[in-house]
Amino acid sequence: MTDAQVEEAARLFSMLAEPARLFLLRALMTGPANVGQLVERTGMKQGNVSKHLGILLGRRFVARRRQGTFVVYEIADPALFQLCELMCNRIQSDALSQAGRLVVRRKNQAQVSGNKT
Amino acid sequence: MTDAQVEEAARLFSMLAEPARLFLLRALMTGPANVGQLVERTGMKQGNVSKHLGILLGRRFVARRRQGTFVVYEIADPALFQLCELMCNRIQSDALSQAGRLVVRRKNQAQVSGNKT
DNA sequence: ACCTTATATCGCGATATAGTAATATGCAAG
DNA sequence: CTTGCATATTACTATATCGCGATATAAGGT
Repeated sequence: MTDAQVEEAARLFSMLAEPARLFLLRALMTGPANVGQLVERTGMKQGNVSKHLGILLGRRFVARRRQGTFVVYEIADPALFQLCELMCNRIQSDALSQAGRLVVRRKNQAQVSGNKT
Repeated sequence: MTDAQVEEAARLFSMLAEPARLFLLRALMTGPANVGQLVERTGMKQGNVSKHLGILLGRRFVARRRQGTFVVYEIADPALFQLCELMCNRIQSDALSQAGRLVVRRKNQAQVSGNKT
């Protein structure tokens, strides 16, 4: 793993570091869609949608094809599903352990200070 | 997958979207290390190393423990290995297909224009 | 050719975050 | 307790990029 490759990895991760792009990708998870549909589904402005799709396209995370007057985008990199799944799992388990910690804290408080809420 | 969770995912990805932090994580892949060692290995300034370690710590990507006057960090989230592996694979295959494309381009040029460098 | 719809791009103000130098804090030895 | 080393934090400048409004390009129909 060279330094240059690490920097490239950072650039790839930064593609996913933006809520707007993740919303678009989420909207594409169920299948291809054109720009207008993505504008609808995400509530983002059209210019914004186009811009972010262009960024994703530049890194080949999505692919593009024309269909008459529409332009249809779709997910082009299967790794995206795995990446998102990993992060989602992490968020889930974070939420769980956070919940657990809260419970523990309550128990401790109960036993130490007699639950004086 | 709620919108809030998507935003959280973006925040997590943004932790990995920074070369400096990936360099630190790479240096930690082989095992725990203290700040001074990480400064040596990465060539980054001490303040910067501390700052980024603090950020990674905040998201529980790394863990910290004191050892006398030193502070030892280590990777705390196994998902990191999988995430990095996925991105590395992608970079590899990108490099390969890019190389392939260059070869094809040369062939085409050779056959079309008689290889005029 | 012109108009309409769909998509892409441009310029801008606002915001976020990196890196640096300087300084503060924590801990152990004498 | 003070000194010295290891680490953390702060204040600051510089850079990147987001979202927006406006505008440009592309394609089809009349």
